[in-house]
Amino acid sequence: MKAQPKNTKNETPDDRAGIPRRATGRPQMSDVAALARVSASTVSRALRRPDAVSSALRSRIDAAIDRLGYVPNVMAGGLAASRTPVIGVIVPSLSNSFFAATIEAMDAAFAPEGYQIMLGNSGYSLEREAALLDSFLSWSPSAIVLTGRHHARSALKRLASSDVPLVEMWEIGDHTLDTAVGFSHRTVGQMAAHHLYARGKTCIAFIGGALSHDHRAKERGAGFFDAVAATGRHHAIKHIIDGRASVEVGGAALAALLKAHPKVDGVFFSNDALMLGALFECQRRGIKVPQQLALLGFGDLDFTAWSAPTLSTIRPPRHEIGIEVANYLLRRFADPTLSGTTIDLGCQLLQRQST
Amino acid sequence: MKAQPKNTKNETPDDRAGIPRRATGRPQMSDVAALARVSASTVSRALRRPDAVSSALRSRIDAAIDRLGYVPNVMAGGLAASRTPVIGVIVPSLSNSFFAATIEAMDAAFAPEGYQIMLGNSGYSLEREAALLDSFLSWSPSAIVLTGRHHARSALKRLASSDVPLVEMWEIGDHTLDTAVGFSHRTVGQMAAHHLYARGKTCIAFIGGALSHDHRAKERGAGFFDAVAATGRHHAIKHIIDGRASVEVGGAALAALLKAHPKVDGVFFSNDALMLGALFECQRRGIKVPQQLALLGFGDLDFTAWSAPTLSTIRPPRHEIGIEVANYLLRRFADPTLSGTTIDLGCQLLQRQST
DNA sequence: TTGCATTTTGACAGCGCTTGCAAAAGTTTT
DNA sequence: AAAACTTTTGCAAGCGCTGTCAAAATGCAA
Repeated sequence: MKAQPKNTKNETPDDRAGIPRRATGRPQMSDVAALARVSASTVSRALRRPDAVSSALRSRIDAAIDRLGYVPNVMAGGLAASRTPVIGVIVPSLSNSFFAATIEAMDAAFAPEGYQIMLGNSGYSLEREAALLDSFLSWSPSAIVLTGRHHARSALKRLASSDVPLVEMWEIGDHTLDTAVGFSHRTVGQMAAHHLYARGKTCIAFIGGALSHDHRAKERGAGFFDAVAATGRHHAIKHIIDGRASVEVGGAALAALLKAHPKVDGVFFSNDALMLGALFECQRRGIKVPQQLALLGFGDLDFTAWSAPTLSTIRPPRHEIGIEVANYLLRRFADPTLSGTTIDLGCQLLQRQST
Repeated sequence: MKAQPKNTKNETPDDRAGIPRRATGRPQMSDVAALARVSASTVSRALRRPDAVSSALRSRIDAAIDRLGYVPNVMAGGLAASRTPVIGVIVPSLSNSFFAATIEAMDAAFAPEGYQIMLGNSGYSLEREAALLDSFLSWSPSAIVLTGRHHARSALKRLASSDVPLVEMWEIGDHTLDTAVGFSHRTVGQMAAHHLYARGKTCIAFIGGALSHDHRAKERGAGFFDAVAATGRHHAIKHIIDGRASVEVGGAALAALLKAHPKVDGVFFSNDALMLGALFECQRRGIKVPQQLALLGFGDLDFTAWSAPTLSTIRPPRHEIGIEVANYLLRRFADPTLSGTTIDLGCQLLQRQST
């Protein structure tokens, strides 16, 4: 295929008004250069660093680009510059709307600057994350964004030997690889326990799902028990389920919890979906929320503010994380000397009717 | 930067056991070739079309690749072959879990074949879709996947002049550009009306959100009224809201609908989130579902099967679409003579307690 | 007006891989 | 054993752009 030799200086007589026709169908930089009567390097320069070109030429070039509908070939540019306008982003799950929101926000911030997000779905597996990372690095991305602060050793090694800016998001802690944008899940758990106590509950529990994979949910649980232990006079019940943290599982988990510990009067869920399942279970059983049982979740999913009763939850900065990551990276691209930092965006407890 | 000239034949004396060290940190094809004592073209061939290389060399090459941890440079390959292992996918929204599920499934099917999904978020805007398409085409993708069958004229033009395989998903109809994988939203609406009548409801309504942007939701509404009209003896109430189809809006919309039409006894929602909001509103008002009011949604979102009462809904093949798109494209990459088709995956009505 | 500093522009050598073509090697057939 | 194929391999020419370097143009002071 494409054996037909491409003539860079397309001389076909019937070019309509200087618009060349080429096998690929797309005009290229040399066409723009010819039309603007400048060299290709000047066109490239006008595109990369507009103020390194005199305004006269710049406008001629812009006109030519416009006229031809020229769009730079990303491959060629990337190969030559050994850097592409790609941001490799790896999240544990796409259908989890937390990350969807972050990605949407990040994309919205990057798109106008010409950066493309390349998404990877690790499915909460560190091995898969490492594999994705490997394949992403072969794109010479401008940056890599990972979720969380736990990664496979092989991933760490690869990262170290490449000098691509790296951001870990959704979780902060010590020993950050480069830059982290997120919040402390441990603190979230502590907030939860304090809140339940403050609302007069005394026998509180934590219901969490898929904690073996979801390190962050586990941390929220740990924070919860930290805070309980810190009171010195209370203890709390831990109820862990294997299944994914879904509405279905939430209802079943609450049923099981109440069976084992009928006196529980407040529950913190690792996730709002679980809480919703539990709310439905309460409705079925006629349990009064929050009088008999207080419900507190994490995520601030859409429904929490509009259910009956409305559900208290802790809102993670899901959009803010995306925006902050993008802005940080944009700053760093502009000034490569910028060093890594940790940005704590915190969380907000939204008290509603369920507590 | 990178002024330092790269020596293709890295002769540094302290290469540890033939593993060259290079500024980029990544071994390249020539290194593999040297280690396997073959030419670069043979390595490339072994990678692209393994059976065009003798098995002896192939295993030597594989060993070398393994040894060096070689990962091909996607840019260089893409530039040379004017084709990259990228599938450009444009969806109207990421946080809409319908598309998230499709993308997840599609990615799972593509990833093992080495194809990378490049995601674009059009935000339900045709202009934005066209712009994304433009930028995607500059990546020389292996295929483009668009959502729906309505596109900007400029997009259509671009598409026509490029010969990239194209799939439209989530909606089928006539005048498909190339290939379509999805189902008929009109049929969904008809199913909904028939079902409500079959359950003995007589005064039914449709509540839809953001119909001006979401052409598919609009079609579902249209199908609903088609079916109502076809009965000849009934009519239905249409209640459209501007806001996005959220839980919040669902409750408010139901309230407004009941105020204007107290006799409504069955509602079809353009979307499950709206239905959930309405369910909560019913709970607040003590409306008995389904006795006084039947609720039917679209989407089969997680919560519908576990709420109290459980919610009837129409399940779109959200995973199946992703899988089918990927499989179709994979077949087509293998056999480029394959022509476009339309694949109707249908929808399934899940009757639960709310109807 | 000339000379020098500064700003603009163009030539050119790659970036790392793919692929058409031809040479080399291996197989069969006379 | 040579001829006639078939299969494997290497050579070399790009793919379309970027970035370095030097030449050309311009500005300004003397």
